[in-house]
Amino acid sequence: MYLKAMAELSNHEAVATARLAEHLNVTPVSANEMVRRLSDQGLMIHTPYKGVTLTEKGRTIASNVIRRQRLWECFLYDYLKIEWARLYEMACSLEHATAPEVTEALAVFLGHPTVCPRGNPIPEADGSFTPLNGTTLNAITVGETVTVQAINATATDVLQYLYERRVLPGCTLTVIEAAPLQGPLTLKINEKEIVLGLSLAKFVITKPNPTE
Amino acid sequence: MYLKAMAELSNHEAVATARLAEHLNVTPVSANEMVRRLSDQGLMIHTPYKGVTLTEKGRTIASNVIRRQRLWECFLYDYLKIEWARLYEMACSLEHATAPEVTEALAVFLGHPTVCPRGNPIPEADGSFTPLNGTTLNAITVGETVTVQAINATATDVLQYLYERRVLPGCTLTVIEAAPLQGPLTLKINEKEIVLGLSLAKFVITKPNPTE
DNA sequence: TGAAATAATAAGGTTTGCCTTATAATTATC
DNA sequence: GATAATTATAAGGCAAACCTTATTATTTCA
Ligand SMILES: [Mn+2]
Ligand SMILES: [Mn+2]
Ligand SMILES: [Mn+2]
Ligand SMILES: [Mn+2]
Repeated sequence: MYLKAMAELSNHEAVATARLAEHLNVTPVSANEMVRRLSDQGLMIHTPYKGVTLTEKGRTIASNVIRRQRLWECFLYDYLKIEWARLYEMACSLEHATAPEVTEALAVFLGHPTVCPRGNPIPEADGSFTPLNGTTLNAITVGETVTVQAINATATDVLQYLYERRVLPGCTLTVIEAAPLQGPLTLKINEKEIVLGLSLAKFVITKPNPTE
Repeated sequence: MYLKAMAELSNHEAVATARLAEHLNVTPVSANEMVRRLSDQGLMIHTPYKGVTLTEKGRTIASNVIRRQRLWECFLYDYLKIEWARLYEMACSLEHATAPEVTEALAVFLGHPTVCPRGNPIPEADGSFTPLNGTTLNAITVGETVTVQAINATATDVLQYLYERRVLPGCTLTVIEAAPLQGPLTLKINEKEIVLGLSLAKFVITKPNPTE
């Protein structure tokens, strides 16, 4: 879980232990303890006051965890019709209980999908994968129209909130207004206007609208 | 796990804590401790020196665990082509991580199967199920020909051993000889003769051969 | 540059599910 | 009916992954 959290949080730069604690719903002290244990195992490197980075070994394991996680998300969504917002949490439980044989057989069964239902890439069996190159929605200029590439959130309530507003991978939206003082964005999706706080907008990865 | 073990071991009579310990690969003392905890929770009843029984509540939970377990076995076998002997262990891990929504969606996806690949019945969502009515192979008279209804084993090595000798649900076999002093059985399966120890034969549930 | 905020450590605790070793109670067997 | 085997309980421990409450170190910023 820590390794996965690391991979989920980091875009190659170091992750603050406080962010890890937050993401994993654990106290900062607990996160620190765990970081120490994983560092001792050679899976991450902790530079005090700077943050945590994965080692090669750690990154490989993390990739495999994410692979399992996202393959399950695909299965749960495409075959079991589990509701979109709960895919992450359910796949997250299954992931821990998945043997390598099952992971690979699942990949074959699913036809080697390359993205999960949240739009995030699925690492290859060898751990390699192309990270998303999109821009987070909070960084989009007012007036621009973009397509949602992925939702980077994992918390069910966040996913549920975005789902209800139809902010989903593949949808096209226009940034109508950005309130001052880091205020919320007003977006147009499917001819409807919605308001989205900046912290939520950070979870939305966008790419330039292909029709433009 | 204890509840499932109970359900797997008991044919309605009490189960000795020593059997539980054995089945779960745990010391008798640990099994006793756990039995106490589960009794405190009202899931089982322990009559010292007599054995353990499930309460209604315990039986319902156990049925659900078994349902999840066997549905996963079906999925792993039919769709992921996992090897027969490892189905139990892999489904056993997944089972712990399976939410009720996933269980039911899986049942729908699989078309509500009634038996698992080992031939054991899959309980309904309400916990009800018809236990097997067959005779264990060790109790079959020499000369009789029977059909294997189910394999009641859970340990991978036992399942592997039976698989290699093609003692599988649906197969037909004849008891050629029973060695004296609780010695092994000689069986004829697919025109081949094999020898099977009595303790292994206990795992094989048979029914009268339909062609006779 | 000196507080205030943030991050790290230290110390001690809890829970769960195991373990060993020892003793006591019951049941089975000769 | 005595002895042996089985079963149960008592007592003390361990490891993992959490927790709280302090204390200390570093960084940030007014
Ligand atoms: Mn997980
Ligand atoms: Mn299990
Ligand atoms: Mn400590
Ligand atoms: Mn104790």
